[in-house]
Amino acid sequence: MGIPSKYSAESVETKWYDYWMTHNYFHSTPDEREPYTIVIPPPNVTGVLHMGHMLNNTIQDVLIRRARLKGKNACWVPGTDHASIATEAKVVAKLKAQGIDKNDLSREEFLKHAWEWTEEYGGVILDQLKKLGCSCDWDRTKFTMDDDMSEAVIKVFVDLYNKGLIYRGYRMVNWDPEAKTTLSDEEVIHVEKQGFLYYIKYQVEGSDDTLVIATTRPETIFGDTAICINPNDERFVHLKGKNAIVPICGRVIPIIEDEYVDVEFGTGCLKVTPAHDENDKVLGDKHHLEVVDIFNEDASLNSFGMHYEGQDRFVVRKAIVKELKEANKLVKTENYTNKVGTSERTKAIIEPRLSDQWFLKMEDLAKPALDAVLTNGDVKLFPKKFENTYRHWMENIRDWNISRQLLWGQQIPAYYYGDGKEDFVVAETIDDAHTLIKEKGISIERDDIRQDSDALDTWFSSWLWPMSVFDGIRNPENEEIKYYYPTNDLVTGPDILFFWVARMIIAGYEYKDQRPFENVYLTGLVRDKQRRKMSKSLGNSPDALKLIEDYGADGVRVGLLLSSAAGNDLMFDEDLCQQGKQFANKIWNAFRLVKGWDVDDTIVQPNSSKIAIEWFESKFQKTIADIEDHFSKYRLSDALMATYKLIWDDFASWLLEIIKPAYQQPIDAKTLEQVIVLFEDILKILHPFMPFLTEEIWQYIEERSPEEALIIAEWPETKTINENLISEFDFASEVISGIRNIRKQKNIAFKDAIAFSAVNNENVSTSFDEVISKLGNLESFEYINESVEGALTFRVKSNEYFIPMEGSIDVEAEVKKLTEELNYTEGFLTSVQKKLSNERFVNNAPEQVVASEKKKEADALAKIETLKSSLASLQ
RNA sequence: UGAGGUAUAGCUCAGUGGUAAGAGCGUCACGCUUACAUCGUGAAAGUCAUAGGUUCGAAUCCUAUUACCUCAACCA
Repeated sequence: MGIPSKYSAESVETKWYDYWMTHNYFHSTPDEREPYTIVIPPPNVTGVLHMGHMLNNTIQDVLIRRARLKGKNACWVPGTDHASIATEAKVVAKLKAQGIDKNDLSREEFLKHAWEWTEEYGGVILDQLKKLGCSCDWDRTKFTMDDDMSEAVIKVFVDLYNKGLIYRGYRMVNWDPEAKTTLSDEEVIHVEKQGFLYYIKYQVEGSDDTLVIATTRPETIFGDTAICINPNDERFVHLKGKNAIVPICGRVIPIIEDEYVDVEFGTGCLKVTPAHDENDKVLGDKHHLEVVDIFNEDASLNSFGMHYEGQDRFVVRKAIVKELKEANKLVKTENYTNKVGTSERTKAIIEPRLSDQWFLKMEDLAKPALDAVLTNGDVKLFPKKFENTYRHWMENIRDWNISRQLLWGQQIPAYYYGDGKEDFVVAETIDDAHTLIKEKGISIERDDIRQDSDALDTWFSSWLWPMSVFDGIRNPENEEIKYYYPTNDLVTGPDILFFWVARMIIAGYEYKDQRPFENVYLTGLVRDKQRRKMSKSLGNSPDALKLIEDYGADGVRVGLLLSSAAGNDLMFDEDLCQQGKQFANKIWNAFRLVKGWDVDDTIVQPNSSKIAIEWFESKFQKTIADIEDHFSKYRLSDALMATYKLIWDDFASWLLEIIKPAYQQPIDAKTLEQVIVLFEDILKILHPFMPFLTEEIWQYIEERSPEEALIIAEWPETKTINENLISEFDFASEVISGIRNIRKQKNIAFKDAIAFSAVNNENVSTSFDEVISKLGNLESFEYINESVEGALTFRVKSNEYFIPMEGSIDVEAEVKKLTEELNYTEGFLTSVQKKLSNERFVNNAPEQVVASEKKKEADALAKIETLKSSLASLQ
């Protein structure tokens, strides 16, 4: 036969992806069918595919392909995110390597570089998704900085401002001195750092007394504007109302009292630095303290740092410790571990900093989004456990700092006409702004209007994603948004539940008064075998494309899905991809077998084939129902495993073995025809998981027109399930296992046919007798009424089976085996009877439970009787 | 520190108060019975984290403990 025995994925995958693209199967336009829509979580435009993406997008592709096969109008919108901080950081680094300093460039020049970068690398990750088989509607590819997308963002900003929800505030924010921008709380990662707690002596003004404070940040003493003690702390009564002198800079600061200070911690004296610590800021506001900001924007010291001006904060820390020590102001140093905020993107240590920022009021906006998930179930989270986390966040939501001191992103549409902080208007364009300013009675030239230099947080564009990709913000009544929105499923990681998912829900209710999606499938994090999170810095993430090369996209998809229950972290192990690859090979060879058969029209279909096919049809239907159930709960691993077992065990190991003609013999036409139909049905249900392999076999089975491609085939129709047939087969398969077991134990080669007889105490159906004969390689199979002496035996329930053997049977071994079985069954019986003799059980347990226990009792009794009679005949 | 989660076979995980606990992988034994050795057949493997409790009955519900995970906040 001309088909190779090993399935080779590489050429097949390219071929079919091209074919699908050529025939435009991925493209969707609104029509009369029911839509099924997913918007991709847009990966960073400059990113490369990592394991998280692979998992995520495989799941989405499975859902989309399944919907497509089920006759829905499936639309998967792909795209990328401009990822302001991440991208800007990369562009800055690249410029730096070329000897260009970002600060020497104008906004326009910098943006030109950023766009070049985007155009150069922007397509990479999308091309990688294609390799994975993702059936996105590539004609719809969006980028969060596309003109229309940006317009939507600006429109929303202006709208929210006009609704009074956006305001400007002087707040303590997380400052990233590396990127020179603010970060949202969510972008700050607290990392445990080994540091020191320095005990520093302050002189009390007008006396020889000193007080000692403990700090991890001695360099901030230049910003001290008070010392705080707990009013109840009896040790420091003598300090009340006095002033202290800050070492080195000699500034006189008040000693204030506040119960905020923990008597137990450190020395009980706290230095208050309102400009550089959130809690100190609160304290400072309460006690009307001066605010002294000692840092430049790159976290070097400014003129308040005196002789340290211009030096970096960590350099200063070392130097100042030395200086304090020399001045005998350093009492002691202790090792101290605390968690320090670092930037998710640049890893720089965050500096709390006071600055003017734009904020969005969240409390009222969050309300409908909270109800949608927790009250009326409009949006469902899978797994459900994330609802608690969601509630916690939404109920304690803080205003969202939406401004970033970056260039790459949508520029905030606030236009200034004067130097005052409030001298601005908010408008979609500078011309609108000009008009508004004039309406205020202020005359100014258009060119003298100055736009706010900050850009918007990236998430401020992606929170509109499910609407803006269909132009739903700019044109709320357009046909597409009406057809595709709300979308159906969203698949993403739990790490961006708040960054993104919650905010999309908020935006959805605010702008469409509708949920953005019905179901949110939260995948687990991909970890390595040592349970470490896969990350670039650890270098433990396998190369995605290399994996596809080694195992095929289908193999990798299977590998990822096999162990990824929703919400559980996924311990990634390449062996799983190997399993996927082996599965592909198994199916390939099943196909080779079927394809290799010659047909003989004159042969009548054997009964064994007829009944086996009927059985498989029922088994198939039952499995489909199971799969359906798994999908409804987003249990994709289980759905795939059910499919896997159906194909490997039921189809390949049982059905094909039953219908397989003898070596080099032809098969009857009817069986072949039926089995091909079944094979095709199997390909359909497997297609979402393994799109390439299935399309390849589908097209190999016969010549198909583009309209007949598997990707758009019809899902197998639902038929009634014959449960009887399934249980009869199960019984027969136990009999076959029994035969195999005996063959194994007694070293009887399969090719030697054996005689076989049965005492049918259970009165089981004989439908599968021919199947048993074939798979057991029986030369005869008869029913008898009494035990056969001198035969090997085994039992299924109370049925007894005999394989007469020439020569001696090891009676002792048989007796031992039977006794063991008897002991076990009697033990089992005792436990069942104990239950049944308990009146409280019989009275309280549901009827079915009692009935099933009674059945167990009867079965056990029957089996015991069989065993006893066998033993008797042996002795 | 707080909130949430998890603990079942060597590994990854199912398990809906009622089966003397299941799957896949791995392990071990045997086998090339010509679709597939990327395979087949068979087997072994469990104190359901620990201690209590509720119940006729608990892997499942409750309480406490321990360990780990995630998120949030951190006392300078």
